[in-house]
Order: sequence, then C-alpha cells, then structure tokens
Amino acid sequence: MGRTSTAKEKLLEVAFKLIWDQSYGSVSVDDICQRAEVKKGSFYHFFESKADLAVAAYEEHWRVKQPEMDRIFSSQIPPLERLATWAQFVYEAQKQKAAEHGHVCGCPYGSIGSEVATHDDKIRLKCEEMLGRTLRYLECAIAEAKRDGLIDCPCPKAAANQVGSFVMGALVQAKIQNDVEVLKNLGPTILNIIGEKKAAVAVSA
Amino acid sequence: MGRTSTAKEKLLEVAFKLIWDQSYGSVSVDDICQRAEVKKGSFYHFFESKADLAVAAYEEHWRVKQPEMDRIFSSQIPPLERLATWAQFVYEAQKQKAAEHGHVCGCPYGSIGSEVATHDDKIRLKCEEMLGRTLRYLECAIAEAKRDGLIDCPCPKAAANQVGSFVMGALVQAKIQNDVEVLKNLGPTILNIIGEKKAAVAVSA
DNA sequence: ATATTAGTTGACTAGTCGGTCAATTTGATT
DNA sequence: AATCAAATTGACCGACTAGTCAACTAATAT
Repeated sequence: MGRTSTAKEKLLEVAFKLIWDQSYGSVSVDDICQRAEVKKGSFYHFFESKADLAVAAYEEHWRVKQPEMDRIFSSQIPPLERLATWAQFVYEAQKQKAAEHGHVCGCPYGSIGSEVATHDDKIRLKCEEMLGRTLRYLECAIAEAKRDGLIDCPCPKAAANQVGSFVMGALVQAKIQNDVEVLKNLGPTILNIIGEKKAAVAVSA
Repeated sequence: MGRTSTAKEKLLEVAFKLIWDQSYGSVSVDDICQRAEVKKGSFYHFFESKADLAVAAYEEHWRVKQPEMDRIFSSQIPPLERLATWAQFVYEAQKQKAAEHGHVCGCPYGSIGSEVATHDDKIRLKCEEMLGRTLRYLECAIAEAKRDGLIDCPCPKAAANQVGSFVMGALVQAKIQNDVEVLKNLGPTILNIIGEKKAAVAVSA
C-alpha cells in the first residue's frame, strides 16, 4: 500500500539532536526539515505539530536509550556499582556530546522540560515521564543496596529523587558554565546522598 | 535635562517576571512592552536588544534580592541554620510564585540559563554569574560550619557546588512535575551532602 | 522665555514562524 | 499492467518576530 519512506525516522532523529543541542524554542520546523532533507509538507504529513514531533522524538530516543540503561542497571551488577557506572556514563556521554557540538548540551529532559514547562503541557508531561523512567532505575538500585545492607537509607524512592535532583542540577550547571568537568566526580556524592556505610568502626575511634 | 521616566525600571521588572514565568524564547519584546505599558520605540530607546534587557533585568533583580540573601546568610546566624533557612526560603518563595502564576516557575538562573546557553553567550554568562554569587553564600556558610567543627567536609567549595546542584536540580524537577512539594524538605538532604556530624557515638555501637 | 535634552510615539521593515493544501509522484499490491 | 494508497512537493498563508526611525512632546537648566 503506497510508497515507503524513511522521512519520519529521519525527522525524529534530527529533531531530537537539534532540540537537545539548542533548545525547543530556537529550533524551527524549517531547521529540522532542512537537516533531515525532508520538505515541510512531508513533515506535516507525518506529524500534526512541532510539539507532537518533539514528543514522538523523545519516545524514539528512549527506544534507543533503554537497552543502554538496562545494561548499566543490570541485576548482574552490584547495586552501588550500577550507580557509579551510571555517574561515569553521564560524564562520558556529556563529554562526547560537548566535543561534537562545541558546547555542553546538558540533560534533554531537564533543559527542554523546564524551558517549555509553563507553556506546553504535552512536552512537559513527556519530559516528566522520561525523568520518571530514569528515576526508576535509581530507585531499584538503591532499594537493592539497602536490602543488601550496603547503605543506611530510610526511603529508597526519596533517595532516588535526591540523587536525580543532584545529577540533574549538575547537568544544568555544566551547561550554564559550559564546562563538562563539573560532572567528573558525581559518583562519590551520589553514594554520600544515599548514605553509604563507610567503615563504621573508624568513626567510633 | 530632558523629561524623566520610569519606563526603564518598569521594563526591567516586567521583563524579569515574564521571562521567569515563561521562558526567554517565548516572551516577545511586544509582550514585555504591553505589560509594562511602554511603547516599543521607548524600549529600544533604553535597551539595545532583547538580550541586553534580559542581562540588565538580572542585575536589577539581584539588587533587590541581595539584601534578602544577606539577611538569610547573616554571620549572626549559626552556619547550619543559615542553610536550613535558605532551604525553607526556596520552598516558600516557589510556593508563593506558584500560587501567583498557577504553575511552578523554577530557578530563573537555571531555567533561562540552560535554555539559552547554547545560543546566547551574554545571557549565559550572566546566569553563570548569578549562580556564582549564590554559591558564594553557600560556600561561606559551609566553611564556617567546618571551622566550628559542625561538619565533616574536606572542601567547602566543592560541597557548595554539590548543594547548589542538588537544589537547582530539585527546582528543575519541581517545575517539570509542576509540583512545589518536591521542594518541601531540601534542608536535611543539604546537611547530609555537606557531612553533618550526627551523634557519632551511636554509630560506634 | 527659550534652548536643550531626554523620552514618546506609531507606522514601518524584512524576515521568520508554525502550519496548510492541491497537485503530483511513487511503489507495493492485485 | 492496472490500481490505489501513501509520500512528496513547493507555493502559499496570516500572524508574529526583533528591530528602526523620523517626527513629536515635555521637562529642565539657563
């Protein structure tokens, strides 16, 4: 039935990259079409609006990202090591992005989410959802660390939120200062927030 | 010499409010002029560009905010209490803003800063400066708490950055979730991050 | 009173914005 | 080979964008 096309996929990919690299408001539909080598008419054949494309682009991005997250947060890996690996991953990913684009790009959920939060509920809700999915990995790892007696943490869910806030804030700072090195050592602070038990005997001395 | 005017001050005030409430990109010069009851011609009599206005608005905002920060971080107050008061202040301020505008507004430095970071260096640098000024209060309080032996903290400056990241991230999350209650109990986590000494004897048991 | 200077005004530009649409082309199915 | 649905195209829309400017007004200092 009818002809086939890769235009939709190209649009999703280009849109996510462009919006992440710049911002939602400063990237126009024309920009996206030009970079995707797709005419605007085709754009509106596949998407109802710019906001709809953004939401779809987030979902497509997650489809690619999830396996990576599943690997980092694999049950085969000790829970605290998962968090350390994730922290390192965040740093490395930002470093690579920064090298590609010439500046720190920050968190695509946090930056765009807080940009449009007060005037585009569709995108805001999608960003909220993406954040929630990420926090679930954190909560799971923290809960398991607690079960293993590795940390002293009354509420894994609250702790996951705190860790999420800290990392998100660090990404915002890195973007504003345009300095990826802000993200170099998130790991230790994360462990500190969730109450890692350090050699307790030493404290009693 | 010549006639006097309050237009400039009105523009600064309205611009900051509007941009904070919405975003830099989605607020037009026309919007600002309309709300300030100033004609666009007058706008460009006082400011060279929209970006220039934004930078000036940040400075004007700080002029009003600084005394408040000086009071919260007064040397007369025990250092850890300063941090707790600030945490409470952030929460209360956001609650009031949210009640006024019908949605959480978040951090004017973080939100706008990360929105424009990759395509407006003037504003980015101003936001960086505003963040730096805020971090100085934190660092000072943390250093004093360390001096007083209240906390176990190797580097006050690094700790201040961590606290700043955490609070900033919490503000982003609050904005994206449009829920001010995310900010209700920042205090304890802040103390946790900077290594508050809890009854050490209990740990040795 | 008058010259000077600062502020005001509204019409104007050229370009961009998100979005529309009818005509056309294409490729897979039959 | 014919059919039909899906994809492409480019011209087009009205609204809006940041920014300009020459004419005008009014307050102040002399």
